[in-house]
Amino acid sequence: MPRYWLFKSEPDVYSYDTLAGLPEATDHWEGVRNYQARNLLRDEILPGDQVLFYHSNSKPPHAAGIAEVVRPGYPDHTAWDPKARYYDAKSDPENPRWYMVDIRAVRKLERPVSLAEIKANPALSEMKLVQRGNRLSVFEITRAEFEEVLRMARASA
DNA sequence: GCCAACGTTGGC
DNA sequence: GCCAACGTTGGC
Repeated sequence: MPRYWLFKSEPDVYSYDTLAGLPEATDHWEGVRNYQARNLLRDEILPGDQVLFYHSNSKPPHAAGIAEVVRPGYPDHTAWDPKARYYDAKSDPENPRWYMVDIRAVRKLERPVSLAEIKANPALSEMKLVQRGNRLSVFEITRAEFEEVLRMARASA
């Protein structure tokens, strides 16, 4: 059974279309520098798992598309590149601190589903996305929540 | 631009 | 090990 995850990205930095436009629509999910999210990337998120691709810091913030995990956790080598945005001098290649997975764009939602709509939907009241103070960029959602957002995308706003 | 939430850092 | 200061996230 696949599990379901939400990945956040700022579309100005990296959007769903960025991923979808790459060869094989596949890329590594680099730059996560939070231990809770790291643990998920390293240990829990597996090939075949489904990803809801969410655009944060956009107007309005919204779910944009679906992706699939195609490679399980492996060391995030950008942590060792002094020129990289997310360089971490304390991450040792002998004992990697940060991890990433590879994901592939599956399809764009029929329309963006905004955070406001998600908040207004009682079926999604337990979703981590809408819980207070959640700042994680990677977290699990339920299959029902995933399917509900897809259903909303098929319905008119 | 503001600010609440929260993770990390570092002095003690 | 505590906790104040600080930096970041991200909605509004």
